[in-house]
Amino acid sequence: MAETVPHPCSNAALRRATRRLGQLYDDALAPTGLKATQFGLMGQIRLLDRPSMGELAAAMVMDLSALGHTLRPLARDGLVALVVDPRDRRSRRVALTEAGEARFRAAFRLWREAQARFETTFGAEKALLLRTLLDEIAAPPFAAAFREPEPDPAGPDPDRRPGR
Amino acid sequence: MAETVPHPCSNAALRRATRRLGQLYDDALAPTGLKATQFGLMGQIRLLDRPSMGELAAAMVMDLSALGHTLRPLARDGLVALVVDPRDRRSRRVALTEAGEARFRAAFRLWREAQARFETTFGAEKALLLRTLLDEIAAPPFAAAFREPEPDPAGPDPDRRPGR
DNA sequence: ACGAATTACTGGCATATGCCACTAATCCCG
DNA sequence: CGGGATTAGTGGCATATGCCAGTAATTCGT
Repeated sequence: MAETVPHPCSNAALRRATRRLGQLYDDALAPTGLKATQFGLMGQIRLLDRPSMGELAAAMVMDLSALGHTLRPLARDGLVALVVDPRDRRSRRVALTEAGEARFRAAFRLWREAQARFETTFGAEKALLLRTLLDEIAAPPFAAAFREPEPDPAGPDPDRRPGR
Repeated sequence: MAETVPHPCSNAALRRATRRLGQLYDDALAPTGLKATQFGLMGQIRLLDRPSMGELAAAMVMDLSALGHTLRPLARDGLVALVVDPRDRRSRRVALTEAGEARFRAAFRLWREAQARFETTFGAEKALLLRTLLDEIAAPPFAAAFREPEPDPAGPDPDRRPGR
């Protein structure tokens, strides 16, 4: 059987590892009825404390409309609430409901076990290193640098497309 | 504005970096009409030389049915062909069509630039290191070890769930 | 050779994610 | 203050991915 082979494409390698790890974390969280993606999203919501959708999307490095779609099942199930910000009625602030908090706490215990299993299986050092590398890729400066092949000494193009 | 912050969850960190990098590679390949995911899949098909869907799914670390779904747009557009294996008529072998080969070659040039940009922007050393770490996660032994918390000296459970 | 077990997919349903067009609210300038 | 520009989301459409329930083909044990 053809086995997984080193991949020359960083993007493909990243996606493949994501599929694998998603599988493992999904399995771990399955008893809670939350997907690993949903757990991660809820964690970010808590972390930011009632962020607007735009703020949340930026932190998740996710398209705003994609965020809206992803929130829908959680809102439908009463785990998150979207409330119009009275100071700017275009904006909706996102927060976990009480049910969402409870669900998150339950999932958190299982997540903690899975995360610990990851650290010991993969190695704490490598796990830390990996997260450092991933965070650097996700951070805005990396994308900016990627899109700006060379810091043109004649001055940067003022019509540069801004990061999402 | 809330910026991206280090993430305690390896899975969430991985997904977030995947979204970012996917965006960058998608932009790079956009002129070819291929998504980075499709390019990666086509590359794997070429690499394995007419694999069965099962072999391809294993190499991609992807669910078999997910692979089937993902192949559909490519098949619809005449870039890949699925042919029944005469030696086992349950099995379909996957291959690029001539149009698929041509499209792949065109995309390859743009991919190569993007990949080079990634290496210089991120650093060749770190890029290599990252791919090493990702490949280890994607490889079957890691998942097996993750699911087997401790090598029970009393002998492993013979009813263990096999890797996908 | 026959039927049970296994294998390789397919189809349906659900979530994850992105792009684009559109709407509503707000901001800013003359 | 009024209207154009900008901002924040929504909705529709398309791909990416996974689970589960079939279906068809093959294998295997007796």
